[in-house]
Amino acid sequence: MNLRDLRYLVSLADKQHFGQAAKACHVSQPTLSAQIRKLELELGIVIFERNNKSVVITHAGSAVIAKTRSALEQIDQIITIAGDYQDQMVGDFRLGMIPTIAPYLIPDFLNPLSREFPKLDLIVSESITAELINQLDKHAIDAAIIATSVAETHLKTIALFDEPFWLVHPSDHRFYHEDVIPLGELKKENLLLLSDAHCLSEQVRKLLSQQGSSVEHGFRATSMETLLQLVSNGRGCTLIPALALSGPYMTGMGLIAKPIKEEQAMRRVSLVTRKSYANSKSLANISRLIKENLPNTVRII
Amino acid sequence: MNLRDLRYLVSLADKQHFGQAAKACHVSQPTLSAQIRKLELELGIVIFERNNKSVVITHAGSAVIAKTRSALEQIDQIITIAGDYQDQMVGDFRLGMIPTIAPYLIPDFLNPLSREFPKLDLIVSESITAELINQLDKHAIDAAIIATSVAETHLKTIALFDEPFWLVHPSDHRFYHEDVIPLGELKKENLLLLSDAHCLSEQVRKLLSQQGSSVEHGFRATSMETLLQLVSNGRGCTLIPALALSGPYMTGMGLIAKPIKEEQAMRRVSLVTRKSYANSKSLANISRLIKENLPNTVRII
DNA sequence: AAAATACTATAGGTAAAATTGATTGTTATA
DNA sequence: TATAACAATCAATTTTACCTATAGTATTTT
Repeated sequence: MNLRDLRYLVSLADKQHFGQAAKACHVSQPTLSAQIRKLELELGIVIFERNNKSVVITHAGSAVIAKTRSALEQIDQIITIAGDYQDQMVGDFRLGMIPTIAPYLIPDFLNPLSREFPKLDLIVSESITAELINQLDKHAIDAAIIATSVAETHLKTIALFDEPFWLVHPSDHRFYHEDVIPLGELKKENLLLLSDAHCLSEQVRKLLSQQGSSVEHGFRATSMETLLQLVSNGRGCTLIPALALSGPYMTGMGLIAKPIKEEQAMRRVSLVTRKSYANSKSLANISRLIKENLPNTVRII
Repeated sequence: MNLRDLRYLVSLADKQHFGQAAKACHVSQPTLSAQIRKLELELGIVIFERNNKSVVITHAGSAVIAKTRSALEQIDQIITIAGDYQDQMVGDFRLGMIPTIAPYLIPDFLNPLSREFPKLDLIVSESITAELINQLDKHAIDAAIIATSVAETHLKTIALFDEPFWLVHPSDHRFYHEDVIPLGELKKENLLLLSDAHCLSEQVRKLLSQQGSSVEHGFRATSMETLLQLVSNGRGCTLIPALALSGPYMTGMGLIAKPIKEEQAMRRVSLVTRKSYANSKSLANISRLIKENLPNTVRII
């Protein structure tokens, strides 16, 4: 059976005239004639009782035609539904983010996004990198914003920006009169870190080991809020990514942030998706909007 | 769009594997691959996010697939419905009959018919010939049993039997001692007829005019019952078709029926349908069953 | 590192089917 | 008797679904 033939069938049922039905279907009369005959043969029933004066629907015919109409209605709805999804900036977009980025990045681009694409529902989840990769694999999220490069071959990376690290110290610290801190100076400091689950701690350790220094395995905070609280209490210094400078915990706690002298003291933040992820428009638009709404403390790529 | 492609779609949704889905559809994997791609292109959406490791249904995909399933269900029901009608001896068969045949023929074949074809519902209607032809044209009936030949080119005639006319006279009539009545003898008789609306009256008049005699335009009965009542009351004689001999009004009214000498004193009874009428089996079976259950007063063709 | 494996995608050729324009055959109308 | 209206038939063409073979890619095994 064939959808085309079924449309011929319904058209003929409506027009009760082969020529007119053929015209309505944009085919020649012989075509319609042949296809109707084929369909009748296939169904094993006569649908139209016809001669050169009239075309009348048989009993069997009217039953089959009624069902055909509802079937074609369903078919047309397939096209309608598909049409609803053709606009890629519609529906849910599930975006995962690492905890050291999520709270600082979201306020910047969430409003512009919903203003430009009001029908796109951004569903943000916050997890550590490994979990985000896992969720990508399971198709639980559509994309993730992370700060490490991924090894997975089935994932693709869209670089967003480079985010410099800043030193944070209490106001009564010896760095108080410095404008820029060289990494080497940090050797003598008690550097506080996030727990190892966060990529940030690994990034900072790597940075320092390049300078020949290392970080003692002391207390590890589980959130940036805790970390800054510790600094505020005079337990040491820490390095935070630039976006976190505008966070709520940096104000009113007597904390001072200083840029690092070295250029390479930064991490690359990227949008990661499956290579096979279909909705390329949403990726492009989301990464554009993120870039358009970043503070000038980061270097947009 | 194509039904075949939609079945590929559902199969792939079920198997989540091109090779297996292709096998289930009895096509090669490249075929399925190409048709899915074509379908996605046509619908303007990506239905499956796929790579060489996994096939995952997208959001748009699952919506489209759900609707596709219900559409295919409807399509399959078309075939089921058609199947229900494939047996031609099922459902309604609307048979029209003229009033001078209906009451005498129906009792003979109605029971054999419903015994042999219990699922065929015979719907009998009784009208004069012209009205039956009209109903055939309007597709209000499927066939008619009449006793005249039809001129309509779009109708076809299946001859059933020849029905001789019998003379009916009261018991105190001069014909009482005759076995067979020659038509010529009727000249001297007061011959009572049905109203002109019935073909029977025309047939009798024609028969007599061939003998050089005619029937006075006297009282015309509107039913055979009235006609026989008149004969019983000594108002004259009449000619009735053979089947009516077994009717209820011939007994207990002192009426005597005699065969006519002439061979041609009969009328041909036929089953008439539209040439384009589809259900040839029911026509064949009904005409067979009528013939099989006729009294031996008629000559089966 | 290299080879084997397990996938989907692509390419070229083929067979089947739909389509067309012209024609036939039939009935009704002028 | 000619004309018109209509569906069916025919032969030729175009379209398309299909196949086999192969490419391309990531993963697993050797």
